Amino acid sequence: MSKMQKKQDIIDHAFELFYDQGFNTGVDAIMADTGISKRTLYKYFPSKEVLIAELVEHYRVNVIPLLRAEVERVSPDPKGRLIALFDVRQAKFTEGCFRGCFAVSAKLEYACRNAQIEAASEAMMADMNGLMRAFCEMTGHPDPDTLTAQAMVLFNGAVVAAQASRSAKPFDTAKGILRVLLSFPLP
Amino acid sequence: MSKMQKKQDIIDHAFELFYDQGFNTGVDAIMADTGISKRTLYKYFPSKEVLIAELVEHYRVNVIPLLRAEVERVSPDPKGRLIALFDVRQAKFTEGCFRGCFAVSAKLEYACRNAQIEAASEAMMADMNGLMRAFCEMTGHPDPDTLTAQAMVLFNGAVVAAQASRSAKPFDTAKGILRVLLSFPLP
DNA sequence: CGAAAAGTAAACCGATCTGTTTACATAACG
DNA sequence: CGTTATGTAAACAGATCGGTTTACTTTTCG
Repeated sequence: MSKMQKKQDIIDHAFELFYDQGFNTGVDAIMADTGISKRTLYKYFPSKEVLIAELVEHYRVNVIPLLRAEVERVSPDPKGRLIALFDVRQAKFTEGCFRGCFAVSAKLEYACRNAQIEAASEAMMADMNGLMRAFCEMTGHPDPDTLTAQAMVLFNGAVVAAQASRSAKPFDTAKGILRVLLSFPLP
Repeated sequence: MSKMQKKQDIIDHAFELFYDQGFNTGVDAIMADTGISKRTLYKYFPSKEVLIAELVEHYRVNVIPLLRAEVERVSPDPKGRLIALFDVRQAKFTEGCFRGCFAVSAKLEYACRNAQIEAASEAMMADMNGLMRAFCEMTGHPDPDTLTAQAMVLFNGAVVAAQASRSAKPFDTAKGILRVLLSFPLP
């Protein structure tokens, strides 16, 4: 196994652990899960917080293009991609594969405590905003800026409401609102 | 100082600490902040997690009526109370006095780990839903159930987006959407 | 082959955590 | 006054944490 593969292996296991058990999971769990010693872990990552920052960066670099590709596959019509974005996330949530935005969780956990993690989270959120804006523009809506801000509120609201209520219904609600906004675009 | 006053004193200090420093704050900080010894703390609360569960319960019992009263004060007209609820939360956020829903934070932190805290959080969220529904009914909207679900998504979305972006703008966005929904009530 | 690199397992460090206990001071109250 | 409850301060227990180091084994590769 090459160096890059091993580093990727650590990233994959650590991400899974932090994603569904929270950032207070100990490094011992990562070692055991990945099957490496502590010395190796600290050879690849100088500290746990640097590892987390790299996880957020990895999330940004991988999830955004993956999400875009999946939305384009589900909705060949560009006009429908805004709704399709919600559909894709809702489907992942229903399958139990989606547990909220990793970057948002990291940002809330390390707010005012770790600048590197905060910066990585902000970069991810900026990318997400860009993706949302691209889909909003495709709808032909006359005010894509406003629509983007609205869609971000709806997206975040659906995610957190779904997490808290353990139900995918908030996604249906959010999509219903989006359709209203697309039909009556002038607040 | 009576027993109840002292217990309340602990609750107040612990709540403040957990609210803006997270649930991983140590009990030592609570002792120092309240000005009591560890023995006294553990006389009133058998464990840290029980204390947190009682904090969530205390949040529910106090915040909901307070919120309702404040909204009624701001909006004498029942029809405007749904928007006023967002205004009140936005104002608290702008003043720096609002840092998200304590119950949602607790639920996300102790999901699948502490049933008592989870139950208290769910009770709080149910009360919040009831408050939201009452305000939705006052608007005269023909489908208060749907409106309530929509308002909850918007509220949660505004809160988390505001927290993540350190800006109150998402509240304006959410209120704009609400006004649209109230004007064009049929999706 | 044989040296260098990279790995594991485990001890270890110092700090921190929840929670208990001991020793002592203080206040209430008959 | 003396007893009892209630408090503090601090030591202590046992665990876990992030992180380092040591001793030894495996792999890689000229």
